[in-house]
Amino acid sequence: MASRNENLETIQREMTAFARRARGTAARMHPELSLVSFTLLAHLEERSGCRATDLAVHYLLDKSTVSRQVAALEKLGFVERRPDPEDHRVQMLHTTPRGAEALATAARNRRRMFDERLADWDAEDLARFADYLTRYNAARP
Amino acid sequence: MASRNENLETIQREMTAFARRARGTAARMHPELSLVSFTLLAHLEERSGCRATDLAVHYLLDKSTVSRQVAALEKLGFVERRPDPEDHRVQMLHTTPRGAEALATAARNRRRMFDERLADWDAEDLARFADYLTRYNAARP
DNA sequence: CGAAAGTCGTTGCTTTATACAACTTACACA
DNA sequence: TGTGTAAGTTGTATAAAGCAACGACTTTCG
Repeated sequence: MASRNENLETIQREMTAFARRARGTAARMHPELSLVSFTLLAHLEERSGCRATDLAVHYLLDKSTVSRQVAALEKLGFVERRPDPEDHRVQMLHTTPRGAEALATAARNRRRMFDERLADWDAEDLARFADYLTRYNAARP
Repeated sequence: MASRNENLETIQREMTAFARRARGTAARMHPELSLVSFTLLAHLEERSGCRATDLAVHYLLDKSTVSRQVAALEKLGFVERRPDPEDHRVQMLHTTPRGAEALATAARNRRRMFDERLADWDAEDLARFADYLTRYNAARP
């Protein structure tokens, strides 16, 4: 069995390799939605809409970045803006039916890729891997 | 215990979250070396030098991208080019002492971050996580 | 041998993602 | 009611990345 040191090295190396490939993988899975725009759109879907500022805070992005991403998603017809009657500075962002469809397609492709990649994993390994990843990400920033 | 489906969803979600944050994390750990330039420099160190084309093939990058990354690393004094006497089209790339030092510092910061983040993991969980990641990444493309 | 074809690396151009700063509009509170 | 804060947009800058075209060199084959 490998030493703690070796395991730490392995984890580091494999996480780095994964991170390096991630954007490319996303682009292959769903050329229409980058990793970030997929994430933002998915967030809107989950929350049934939210403000641009919320997206920026949640994903540690500058509000200008979000503004342009949202503008692009709107141009594609994937997002619509609804003025907030309470506060006229705010726009609630919502997925459109087309956006929801694009998101569903992307999620399907993503899911298929993960399914295939993990097809021969047994239930216990899968459960543990899921827990480890969650635990890893949940650690203080 | 979660269903296979739930575990697949979790893995997908957590991997995505990790990928999204990776570049930023790298930038915080070693502002001098991006995720990619760190990787390229580390590759040169491991292999005791190689050609630009090898880097491009190995990391699925365009040769122009590698060319510019290497130029930047050279400008920083982290890499040197040695003409190949066998083939005058080729330059063997090597880390310089300064490059090796910058790499060592970056690797130390990286390692410290992983150490801290995984400090309270016991040996068995660490070993399993390392295996799972390796297995995940090793899957066909 | 000598010409055609392939390889290595650079450079020009383009696209995309991102940040920071300045600005506009709107709100809030004291 | 005026000053300060919040939401979003836009201008500018930087960096990463790809594709295409090129120059220098090597290999292959007629």
